[in-house]
Amino acid sequence: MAEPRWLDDREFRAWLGYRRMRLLLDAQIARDMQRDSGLSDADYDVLSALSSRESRRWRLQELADRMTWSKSRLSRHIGRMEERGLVTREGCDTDARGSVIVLSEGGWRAIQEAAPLHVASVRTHLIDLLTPEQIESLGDIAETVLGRLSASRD
Amino acid sequence: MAEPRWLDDREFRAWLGYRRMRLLLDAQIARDMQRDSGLSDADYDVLSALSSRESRRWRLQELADRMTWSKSRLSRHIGRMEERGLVTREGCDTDARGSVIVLSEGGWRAIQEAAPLHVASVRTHLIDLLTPEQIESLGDIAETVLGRLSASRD
DNA sequence: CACAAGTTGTTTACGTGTAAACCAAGAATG
DNA sequence: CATTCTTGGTTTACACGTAAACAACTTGTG
Repeated sequence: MAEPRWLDDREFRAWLGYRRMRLLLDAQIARDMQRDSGLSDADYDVLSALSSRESRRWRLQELADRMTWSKSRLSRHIGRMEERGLVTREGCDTDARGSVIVLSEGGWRAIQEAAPLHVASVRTHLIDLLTPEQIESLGDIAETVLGRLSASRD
Repeated sequence: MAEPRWLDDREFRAWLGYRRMRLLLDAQIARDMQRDSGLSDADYDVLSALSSRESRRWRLQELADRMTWSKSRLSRHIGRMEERGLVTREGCDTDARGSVIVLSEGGWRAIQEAAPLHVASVRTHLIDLLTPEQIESLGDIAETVLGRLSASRD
């Protein structure tokens, strides 16, 4: 096996920093949201996806695709959210197999209340710590990396 | 509840990009490592922590602290790695309660073989896509965020 | 129309993370 | 040195993600 190009100091610092940031930052923001609003990260993602559409309803598969979740994951998660009164399931008119996930009144209230607290948390732990240049740069980095990832689906 | 400062377009792009990058990039790199070396992300982290010390041995608690893992998580993970011959457990001389995790010969070989492939994967999906300025910037961002996180342990 | 093939959503089996209970052994205190 | 407190590690109960199997339904084809 040929000797690879190892990471130099700066590269290593960036990689390790990214890894550690991902570990701790996400945990902190999730903890904040659990404490402030009683929602998990996943709950929030589902609620905000649902509320992004005027009708507040999505076919399960569509929603799963949009979120890059497996159908099975979403199905089970919806089940749990249903028990907590955040969403409801309805049958689909045009396809008897289908099920439609609907944001309930309680779910709507939950995300309305959670959103400002969540934004505050994201600001506190990330956005407000960075310069405008760094924010721009982070956006660029993500765009580049994601562009390549979706291009080379091997 | 007062209206919060919502994220503007650039801030939102950075936050969303970060979230999505974390979701997809990490999954891709983990997939590569599983395929190339049969190791999970967690396996790799344990192996590289163990091999970072000349003696290739750590007390469980120390190792858990260093990795920011819970004792229970590490204990169970070590159990699985032990079955696969990557590490062994030994009693501790100075404290009869203690257990010492030792990198086995097989574990040493595994990480030796995995490391260059892992670096290549990190380069392909992240480092080699970025300019030197972006690499520097990513390191800075992580340092800032992590600094604040560990400062304000509330 | 009948039947094969594909799609939709749920369920099952399994791996693994967390929190809390637990046990054993060291440390501290009277 | 006996009793209590603390610490190191494991185990248990539970939550949740994934892949694969499954059942119900739709679609495409002769």
